Amino acid sequence: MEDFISYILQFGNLNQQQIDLISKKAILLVLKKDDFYLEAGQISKRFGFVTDGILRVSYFNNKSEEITKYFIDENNIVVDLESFDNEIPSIAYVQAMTDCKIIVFAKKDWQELLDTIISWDAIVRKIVSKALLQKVERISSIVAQDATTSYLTFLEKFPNLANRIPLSYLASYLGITQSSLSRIRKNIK
Amino acid sequence: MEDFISYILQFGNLNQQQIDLISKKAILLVLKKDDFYLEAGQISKRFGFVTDGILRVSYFNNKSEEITKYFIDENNIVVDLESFDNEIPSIAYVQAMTDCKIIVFAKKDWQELLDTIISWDAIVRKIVSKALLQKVERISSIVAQDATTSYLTFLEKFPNLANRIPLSYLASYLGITQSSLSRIRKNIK
DNA sequence: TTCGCTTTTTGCCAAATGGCAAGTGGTTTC
DNA sequence: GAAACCACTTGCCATTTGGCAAAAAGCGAA
Repeated sequence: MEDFISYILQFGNLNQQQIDLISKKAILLVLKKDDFYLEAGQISKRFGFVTDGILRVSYFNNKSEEITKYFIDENNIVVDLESFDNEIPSIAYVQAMTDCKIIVFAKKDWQELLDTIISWDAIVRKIVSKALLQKVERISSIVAQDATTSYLTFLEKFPNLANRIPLSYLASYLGITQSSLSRIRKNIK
Repeated sequence: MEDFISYILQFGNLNQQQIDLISKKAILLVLKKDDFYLEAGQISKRFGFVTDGILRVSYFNNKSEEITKYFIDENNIVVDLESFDNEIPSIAYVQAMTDCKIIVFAKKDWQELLDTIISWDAIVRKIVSKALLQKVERISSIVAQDATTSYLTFLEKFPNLANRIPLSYLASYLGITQSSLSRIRKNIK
């Protein structure tokens, strides 16, 4: 929880009373590896902040192939904003790749924070835009680089993860097939 | 300007006085095809909203190749948030692909709107997250699809643009070489 | 340990893409 | 109009990736 508070204080000032209110609304959610945080069809009703672990966001394309859209790591938010803001069903699955600890706020509590804490909107705006900018950067770099380089970049960002998750998750994230990724791995060794 | 006002009213309510203030701060910027809205090294000091035209965001990678990161079309924001928020030099170039009309707010005016209009933070948060989510979606689909499909998708989103901009801009956006894109074009005919 | 299941690797070949350079076509400039 | 320039296309060939299926490896249950 301290990590979370110090994280948000980077984006704006809060007095102790406000921090207490935030802490009071925060719920610690523990997920085990492979648990789902959100499934397609559900409405994303929680705003989450990952303090430990890595999650994966995926969807099924029109060929019924599962595509990994991105990974979410520590000190990042986990929420389907489209679903959360507009209260429409999510298209995405969000699944824990490792055991995770997530600080979550129920939507009504989140709304209360927005209504009560004058600077909360500004803080959230910065947190959200930082998180989304990071996603744009990471996905853009996959488009711009060859698959081998993207794989190496992934290894840097998520050391130890590559060998603990199904190859297919990673391959679709990189935009290649599982067998191609297997060959890339072989060539790197 | 009416387009811009009705756009922002989708994201929150504003009274007439607030709308007048926003209108007063707004400046209409006209760019000709190929003009730069922002160049690398500059600090992004304006928050822009495209009412007409299409722009392109690019950067140079470590091989000094120019990479098109994404295109910005009408009813979307144009601002390097990283640079604007943190007042650091931008890495990106933003260039008009067609003649453009952009409603811009100087940073100090923008800050005044944030300080004066209570709901402005919330509105901006929604506009920004919508814009960034769209970028994530578009770039993700390039990773997930083959180049031909991505090119066809681009043609749908930006009809008439593909033949009016240098092929190299589009090729790097799609993550392929110029000659590959040329061949893809040939095969489609 | 063995069986059964899942995941990963590999072989084979086809298709897509890259790298390079030459050719083509159009436009500008003088 | 000729020359120079620029963007795009094409040819040639190497490399990468895909599609498919079989083999190998990993793993848990009995």
